[in-house]
Amino acid sequence: MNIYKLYFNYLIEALEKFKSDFKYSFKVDDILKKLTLEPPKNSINGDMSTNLAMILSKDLKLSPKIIANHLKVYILNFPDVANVNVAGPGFINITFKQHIWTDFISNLLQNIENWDKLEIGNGKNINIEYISANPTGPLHAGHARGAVFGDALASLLTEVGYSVTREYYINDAGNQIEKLVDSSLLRYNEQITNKTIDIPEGLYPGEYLKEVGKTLYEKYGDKLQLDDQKKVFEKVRSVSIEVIMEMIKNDLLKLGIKMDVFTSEKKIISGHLLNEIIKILESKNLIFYGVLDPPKGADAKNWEKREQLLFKSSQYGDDADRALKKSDGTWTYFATDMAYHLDKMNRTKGDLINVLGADHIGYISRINAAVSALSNGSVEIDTKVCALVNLLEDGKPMKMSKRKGNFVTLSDVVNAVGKDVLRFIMLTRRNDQSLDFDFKKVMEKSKENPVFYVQYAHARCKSIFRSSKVNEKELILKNPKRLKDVHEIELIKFIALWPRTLELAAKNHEPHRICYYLIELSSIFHSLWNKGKDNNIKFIVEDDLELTNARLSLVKVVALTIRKGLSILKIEPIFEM
RNA sequence: GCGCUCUUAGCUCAACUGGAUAGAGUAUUUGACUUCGAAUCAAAAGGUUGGGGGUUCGAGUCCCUCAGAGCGCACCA
Repeated sequence: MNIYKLYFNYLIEALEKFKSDFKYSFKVDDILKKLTLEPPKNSINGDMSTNLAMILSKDLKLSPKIIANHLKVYILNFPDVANVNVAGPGFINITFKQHIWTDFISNLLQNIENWDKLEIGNGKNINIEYISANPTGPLHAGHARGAVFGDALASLLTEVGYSVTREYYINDAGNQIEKLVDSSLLRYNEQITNKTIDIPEGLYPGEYLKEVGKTLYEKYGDKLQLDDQKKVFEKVRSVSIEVIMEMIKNDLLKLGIKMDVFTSEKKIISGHLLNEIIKILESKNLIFYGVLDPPKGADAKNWEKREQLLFKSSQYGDDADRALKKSDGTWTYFATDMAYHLDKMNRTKGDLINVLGADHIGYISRINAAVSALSNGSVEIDTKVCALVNLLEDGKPMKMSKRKGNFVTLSDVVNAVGKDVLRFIMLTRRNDQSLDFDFKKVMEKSKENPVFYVQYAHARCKSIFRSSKVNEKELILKNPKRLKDVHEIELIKFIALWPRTLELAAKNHEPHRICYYLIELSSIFHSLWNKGKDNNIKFIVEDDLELTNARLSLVKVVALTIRKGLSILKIEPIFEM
């Protein structure tokens, strides 16, 4: 039962009645687009507030206050409304009779499984591509953010009724793979000769490739390089990728992540989809041979004038047209990526989400252009950019050298702080804001560490049940009206905001909202707990079983909501600290 | 040089996508343990939302402009 949704519907009914009573001609749908019903920032303004009068003002050519006073009459007739007043520039503020909140808790407890169920997705397919790290080595710490963000978003969208595909694009083609093969071969030769080989500049020096060398040796003995060059390359390539992807999958598993689909770039290139996109683009007259402008500024030195096959992405808001073929006649990365997006669209038959690192920001508009062009604008693509993570050790930046290969790996971080802490912290910032990850702080057991703070609130809930010797699961609320204290009502009102939070998070693809909600819920709960000291609103009142029962029910709802929020983020609740 | 993104309290960040007096944490000052766990809570103080202009009933949010930071800039991936 979602109180906000319920009263939003009442509001729509009232609007239609108002329209017909006064014979107005405004379009209800246009008004609905702008209509809000939300808790006012300041609780002095009541329980809910709507902007209805203000958005009608233009169509009706009347001042918002006059309209509000007319609407007030309708709203006063809504069930359980105690008071309606018009305030500020024309807000209509509604205050409910108190029993609406206690009834709400009572209903919630009778419908624990479904009270916050939202059907936003309605089973619609959505494909979310995230991580997609190059298969040239295990994941490093920097990958954690995109990985957790994408995974939490996938989980969130599943929760609200989408059919979600979690997808990883393997960049197993191109120059970097050649370097990888060269590096792997050196490690293979190490196996044969039993001598350490210096990895030259430009190749991958990481120790992890020793495992690739070993696997090659186990598979082919010392005869591998007797074959012709092409075949050797292919064998080494496939073993390298296989071994490294296995490492990556294990890293992800440690973070609680399991992808549904892995798509290979190489397969895209060798498939028919590239021809397909050319056909589509040709039929729309979006493709031509032309010469691009040289890049302005210092980099223009190496530029040479050349006619290329181009996609008119500038017609779709990109700032330049983009090359589809390289000078050697092979496809550009972008062309392949276009084909890959067509592949995703064909499989998904729904919308797409890409999660990228901040270093790919400049790439977004051309992919958007590609998707619009290929789908005739019928497929929505949302690209979420994850900003940088600064790894700190007690406030000081950690030193990493990519060249030497001694970066902090993702699995190092998970081993140090645990998957749940890492997941939560990665979501305590909006995705587009940079984030400080301080190894010392995230392990701290204090309010400064939000994971701990939320977990502590949950543990406290459980501690109350332990002390009261009441079984949380079997608890049945007897008399909700015993919840009277303003602080209890405040907590209930905040619980009522949970479905709204879920909805906002899901619609805007912003899982961080769940974290912030849980932190605030914990704060309200900790506060209520401490009220037990001076205001005599302890949860357990020994000579009043009915009151204890009511308060324990409230505690149960808090614990349930925290667990629900954490489960969406795929974090385990802690029962005892 | 061009483009994209960002700039909110001393510091780290929110702000229901255009709503009312911009909120938390931290640091500072002060107070609360005979308790169902003080790993917590309460209170004070802290702001021209980077500067300037515009759009409108109303702007941190949209548009323009300037400044600063990050990332990217034919053919790489």
